Amino acid sequence: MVDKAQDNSGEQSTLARSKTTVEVRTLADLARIAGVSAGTVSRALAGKSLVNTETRERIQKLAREYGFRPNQMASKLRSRRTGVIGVVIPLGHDKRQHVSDPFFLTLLGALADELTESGYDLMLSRAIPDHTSDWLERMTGSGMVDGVIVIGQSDQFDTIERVAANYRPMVVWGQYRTGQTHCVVGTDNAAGGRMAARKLIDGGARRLAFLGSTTGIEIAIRFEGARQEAARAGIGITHIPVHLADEEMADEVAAALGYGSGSEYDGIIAASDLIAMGALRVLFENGHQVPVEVQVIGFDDLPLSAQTHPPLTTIRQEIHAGARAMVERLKALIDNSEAESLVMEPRVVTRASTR
Amino acid sequence: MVDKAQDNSGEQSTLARSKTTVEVRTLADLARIAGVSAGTVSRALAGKSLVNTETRERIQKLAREYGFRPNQMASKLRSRRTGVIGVVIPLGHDKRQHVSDPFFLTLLGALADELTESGYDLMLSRAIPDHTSDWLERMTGSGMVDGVIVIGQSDQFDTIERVAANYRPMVVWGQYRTGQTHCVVGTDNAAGGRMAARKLIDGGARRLAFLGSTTGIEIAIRFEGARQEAARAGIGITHIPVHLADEEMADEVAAALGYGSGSEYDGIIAASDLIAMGALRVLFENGHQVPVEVQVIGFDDLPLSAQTHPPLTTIRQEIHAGARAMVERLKALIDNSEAESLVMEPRVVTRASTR
DNA sequence: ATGAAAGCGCTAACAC
DNA sequence: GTGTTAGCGCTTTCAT
Repeated sequence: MVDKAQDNSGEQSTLARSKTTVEVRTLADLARIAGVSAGTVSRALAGKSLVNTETRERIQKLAREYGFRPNQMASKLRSRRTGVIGVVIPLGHDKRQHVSDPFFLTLLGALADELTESGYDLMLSRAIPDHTSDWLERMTGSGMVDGVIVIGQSDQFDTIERVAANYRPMVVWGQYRTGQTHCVVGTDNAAGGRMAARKLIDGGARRLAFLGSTTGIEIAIRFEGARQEAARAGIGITHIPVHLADEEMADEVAAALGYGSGSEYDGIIAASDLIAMGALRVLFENGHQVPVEVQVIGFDDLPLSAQTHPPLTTIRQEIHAGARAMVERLKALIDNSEAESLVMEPRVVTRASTR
Repeated sequence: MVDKAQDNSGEQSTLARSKTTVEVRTLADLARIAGVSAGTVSRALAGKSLVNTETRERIQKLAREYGFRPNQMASKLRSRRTGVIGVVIPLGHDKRQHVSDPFFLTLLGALADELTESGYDLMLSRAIPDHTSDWLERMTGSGMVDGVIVIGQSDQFDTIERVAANYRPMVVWGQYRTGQTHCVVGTDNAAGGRMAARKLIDGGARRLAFLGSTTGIEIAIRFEGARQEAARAGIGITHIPVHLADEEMADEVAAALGYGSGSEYDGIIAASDLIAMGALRVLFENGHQVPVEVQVIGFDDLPLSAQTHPPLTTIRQEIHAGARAMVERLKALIDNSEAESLVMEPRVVTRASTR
């Protein structure tokens, strides 16, 4: 039921027979039907200037009728622009499918919106950096994308720098280091860490714990900021590396916090809101009052963080503004303009998990 | 600093000068350097069978040294397979950027994992169906993907059916309707709705509310299931359409639940865990005890739902199994095999928000 | 304003 | 085994 009335050309009115039975797969096919050349069809469909309005409309109508769409692969190959942005999430440490990290996912959603807005498609690649460390080049060197966005540096700072030396249209979400080559957009993690510690200390906390693995540079810097701020108040911070695997995290947090070994904290700085939520739950299950006995502060300010119990005080990262900034910079780089890195100021969002 | 030593060919040892100064952009370039033909390079790089092991390794080494990667656009055009799966999320109703819906995002993450595993790249497209309703064809007809996965039917069932009539490699997450053309993977939403109502009624609830907009077919069916089950117990359900926009949702829920107008419910069936979390929070803020005064049950069983306070009882959808099933079916369809729809049984996950 | 022709960079017959 | 030859379907000069 597909190949009816195939090879009898030029005879009957094209309008008379069912459009769906004729295979129109190429510009040439349509050109034949329209009685013009492939070049003209190309121009007409692209809405180009120098085509007679009448022919253009006729061709567009025909294309619609036959459900014809130009093959993008051919178009992209010829025109040397793909209209696609690669988004890659390196899963350096912590093999567990990081992709479900709500922060990354939220950022991804925002990026999808911004890119779509700018007429780009988004090609997602979850990369697992291994010894070859060509996870990034696979994207940048593929000829399939006009530019690349990397969500999170993980522990791959050096790889990213190396690639950036030869590949310009790339923007990375993460931590800025003075003198770096690649264009990065992110939060001032040191400041965020400091704010978090300050907030808890101001609320009266004296026995602080920092929850989160510092393998990734961003979190390492958050910890460092918190540590410094606490030191200025003559307070130490215990670093407790917990991982993000959703289900088990709570158990890990429970074990880490040492309930009921007696070694308790009165202030918990979580490396992310997700970890903070785990902590909140463990605290509750162990009968600890938040924020009366223990204060908890998160990092990110995910939409969900207002919904926790108690609502979570956290260090806000501007995800949507960040996504917009990244896309804007990437477009500049694609146009061969310059683009400066952007370090955004975090800000304390006070809710009910701190005093 | 880019065009040094460009046009002096064939003279010096290729090993003597810095590899990075020579532009090796095509198979032909590399072929020249290796002293073979482009065809051989192509075969060698593809690890094809009939190439001398020695030459193959030499060519691969050269490719690595010069950082050469074959242009995918050209490759895909010629070989007529793209290695890319399009994932599209229709935003039919509820324009607010649905992309941040945690359920979709979780499913997306799982799909990314499965597809990567199978060697496919993932092209993400957030589609806003408008009057033209060609949002799907833009993907299926583009020649850019080997197959398409649609996450959620939204209110676009008919459009999907129409496209499915002419485009085979497509799998959709959503609700199954007997006799439909397109291959769908999803949960038995009617059963899920019934289970939810039953659970609350068994716990003693008598004044039920269903929270969620029923514009999308899946949620409409959940509501219908709940309604029927409740009817069998001689109980009615008030339908309260709330939307998913993160921030405002809680307010909307608060208003909807009529606090403190006095018209209170003792059982709340949420169309999704996200809505349930909003309800939990509103309930808490209004001083209502969950589950003693009011029971709440969600739908989805997102990882986060174990972290709420109290931990959320919910109807579990098998997201990861679903993702795997979708990819498996899609691969079958790409291979021109058949693929049957899959309706998965939901299951009550009892935690602490119900009696 | 339109047609003809030359590729974009690669793969796959087909030769040898 | 490897070289040669034709394209994949489109865009874009260059003519006319």
